Amino acid sequence: MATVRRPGSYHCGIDAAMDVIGGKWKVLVLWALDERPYRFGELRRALGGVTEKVLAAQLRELEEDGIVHREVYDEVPPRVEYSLTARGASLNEALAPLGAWGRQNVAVVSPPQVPGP
Amino acid sequence: MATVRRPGSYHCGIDAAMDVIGGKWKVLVLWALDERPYRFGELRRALGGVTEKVLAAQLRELEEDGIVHREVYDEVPPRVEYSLTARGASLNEALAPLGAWGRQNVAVVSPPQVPGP
DNA sequence: CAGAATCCAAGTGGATACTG
DNA sequence: CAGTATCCACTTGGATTCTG
Repeated sequence: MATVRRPGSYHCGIDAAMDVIGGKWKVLVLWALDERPYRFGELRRALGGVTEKVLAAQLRELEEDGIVHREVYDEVPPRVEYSLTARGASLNEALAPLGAWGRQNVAVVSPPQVPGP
Repeated sequence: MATVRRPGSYHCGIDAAMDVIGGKWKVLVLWALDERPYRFGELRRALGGVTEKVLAAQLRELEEDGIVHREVYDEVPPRVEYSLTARGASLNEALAPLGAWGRQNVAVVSPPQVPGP
């Protein structure tokens, strides 16, 4: 859902952006990939509790929107790595203030770690 | 969906914030109220195409999350005004970079007007 | 390992009608 | 005017199973 997917159907930049990051796991994916590239299963474990189908779907959408890059290595066993594109990185930067707001205004519970977005 | 509603169920500030602005019309409401207070029907017309039920539900959630303030005037005919709280205003500020990102990276179509969030 | 396919559950949004 | 009350449709996400 986004960028080229629904051209001219937004009323302001925010709901356009919301369409890109609207999926339930997308911001978490963004957050993870902001650190380093991840393999599929690895990413799945990192998010904890996403089914393959859903994660694959969200990654496909993020790829279509030019947010993540999908690199397939022709090996056995198969290996696929996901990473942020430049646009994805810029999206993450734009998301930073919102992350800060959430941390200040909403109860977050994760274990003490790097203060992510 | 938010703040006090799901304490300790987020992994980072962003998905916490996403829970607050997750509704389909919420960011549009935020955007409108950022300009000035609105009455119910007025707001509904401004958004264009929201049903009363849905708008009422979203406003109620935003109110529970401390984003909007609901002021009831005891008059005939009844009058209710919605406005941003301080927290709502700060959320809007945190949303600004995302709005800028959306405008630069996604096709937005609205008529030339004040560059909103 | 990295998914595709299928089927299903739930949440979310919408249409319409009615009320204080 | 500002909602509430129902009922309904669709989208999203999830569980399970299967494959290159």
